[in-house]
Amino acid sequence: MLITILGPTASGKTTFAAQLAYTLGGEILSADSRQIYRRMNIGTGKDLAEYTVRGTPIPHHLIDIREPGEKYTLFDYQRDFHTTLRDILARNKTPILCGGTGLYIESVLKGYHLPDVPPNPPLRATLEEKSLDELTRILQRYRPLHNTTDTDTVKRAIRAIEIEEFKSKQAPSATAYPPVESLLLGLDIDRNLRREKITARLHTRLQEGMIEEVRNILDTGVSPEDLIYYGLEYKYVTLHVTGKISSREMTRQLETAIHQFAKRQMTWFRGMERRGYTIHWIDATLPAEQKLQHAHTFIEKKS
RNA sequence: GGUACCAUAGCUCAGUUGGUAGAGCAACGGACUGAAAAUCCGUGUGUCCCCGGUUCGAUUCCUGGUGGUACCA
Repeated sequence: MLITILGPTASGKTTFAAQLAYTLGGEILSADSRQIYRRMNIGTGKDLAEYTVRGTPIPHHLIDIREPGEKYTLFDYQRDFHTTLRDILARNKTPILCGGTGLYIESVLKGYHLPDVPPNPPLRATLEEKSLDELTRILQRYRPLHNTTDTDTVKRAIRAIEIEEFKSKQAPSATAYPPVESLLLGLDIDRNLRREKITARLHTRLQEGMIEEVRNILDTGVSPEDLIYYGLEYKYVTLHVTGKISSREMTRQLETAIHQFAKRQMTWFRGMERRGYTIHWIDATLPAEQKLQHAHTFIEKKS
């Protein structure tokens, strides 16, 4: 059975997941939309040393699988997740899904149906100039609106039209992933403590060379716009490195943005509970052994 | 020490020709089916610095204080 470990940023998910994997002989599947990228290490908190527990390396997957700037979609994630899950199960190991990207987690647990639709540049070109209102009207010609974010932005609306256009011409691909059963463990961290940890961690990251990391990525030709799109560290450090904001502003705004991100993550997890998922919350401040003990209790109860 | 200006939400400030007030940011809540660390939506009671005066009524006008800023000594 799949075990899922979730929680907001700075709740200690990775360490906990690695330790749990060690005790269970498990392997980790990351559910982090930014650790997908190579060389984005400090800013994403990708600490690969955490995947060695008492000298034993813990296998981890879906990390460092794309170059910065490359597009990676939810569809890609679902496919990669299932490929990896199959492998782990074939090896008779326990799969542990761990990450803070709620959409990724829920898409695989629920089995979102996403047909494989490639980009359609000519279509995009014809839609590019249109306003969001016009695009919304075009989209409504295909189907009633049911994805609320489809009409949030022009880019998103164009993608939605592209998908509908594709589906209207060819049969949707056969790849439909089934829902995946999982025990959900959440790391529960008090809001004030979470804020303190985020602030302290930000300063550590800056000292550890986060700015250098961003500079290096820019130097390899990744556009500032793409890096800014990745948000948080990559957004604000890029803005600073390209002279848009001072170092002081960078730190201030970035800190706020990370706090807001953690809040949004919690909103997602609460939403999952409302949608019927049971999350077993474990106090993040407990000593490692106690957290593991709780986890094992939940696992035994479930199986 | 003198003069001028300022004192309103956690912060920066607007405003009330006298009828007890509102923006941005923050904070909080929510949404989320193809770049999700993204994107979007919602929520504004606060001794209007303090004491007194004028007034039916003062955060608004006046006296005095306190604190801040600038200039002059």
